[in-house]
Amino acid sequence: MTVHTYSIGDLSRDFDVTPRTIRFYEDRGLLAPERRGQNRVYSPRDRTRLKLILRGKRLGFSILEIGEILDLYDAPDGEQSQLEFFIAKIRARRENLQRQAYDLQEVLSELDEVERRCQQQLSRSANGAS
Amino acid sequence: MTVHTYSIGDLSRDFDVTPRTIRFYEDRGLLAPERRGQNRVYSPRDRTRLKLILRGKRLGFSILEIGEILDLYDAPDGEQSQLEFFIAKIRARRENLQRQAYDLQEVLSELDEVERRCQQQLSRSANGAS
DNA sequence: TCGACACTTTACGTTTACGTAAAGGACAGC
DNA sequence: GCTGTCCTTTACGTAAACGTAAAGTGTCGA
Repeated sequence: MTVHTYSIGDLSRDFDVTPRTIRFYEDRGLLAPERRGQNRVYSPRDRTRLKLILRGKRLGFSILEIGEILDLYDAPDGEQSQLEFFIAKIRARRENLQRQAYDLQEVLSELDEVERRCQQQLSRSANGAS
Repeated sequence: MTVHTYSIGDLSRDFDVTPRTIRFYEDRGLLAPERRGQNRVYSPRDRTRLKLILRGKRLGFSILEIGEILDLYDAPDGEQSQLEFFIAKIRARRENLQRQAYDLQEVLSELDEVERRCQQQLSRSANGAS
């Protein structure tokens, strides 16, 4: 029952990033694969974390921010005060994301309108042109 | 009927960025204010462009990409082929943004779940603790 | 045993997006 | 006339996120 593991090359291919990038994330504390000899061995959990990291990147977060978000996924079994602080952090992050979602919808609808204007101009020139 | 204008300091305060940042955007061709003497004078349109630039930044786009997006807003009165190319660019950009919106919802719902787990743990410790 | 290939570390290089310091012009109030 | 505030340009500095080159280890197949 060998649990599924991945080499750095596997993940590199799977997610279309360079090994250098993956090692860089490790250097920044976002990943901590085991070692077999001197080679890195990635677990399914490591793989998931990498997926989350890349998602964070697509959303425009810095490595530091992504680290904070990843910390949010590992809910602590801690004390009450710690939990409350943790929840506050989640809420702050959510407000952040919701503003981003709002910005996104703005841009999307504005692009819609621009495209509509282009389409109109196209159909006008298709009709009225010589 | 002096149309509303703004100094670099005005915009700096309004949007909470440094004058240096605003000049940098100009250097990259994203803004082109007029000059009164050697001082920059920003029109309402310039102000709007700056707002769009900062929105693009919040969405994680690079200055170059933001420039492309801004170009999209100024629909050309051009030829048919140019218009079609333009529409294709808009669509590509929209696909990009839609993936980003999807990523965002993923993260948001996952954060929801993490918070729910925290809340449960809080209420358990509030009831069952000594 | 010899490539070939995947992996490793170390370390300097690069691009982006500004920060920051230096040095100065223009005007307002005291 | 001096101080202060706001603006200007030029130019070097910097943090983030890797790229890339150098030099070496480990293992597999022919």
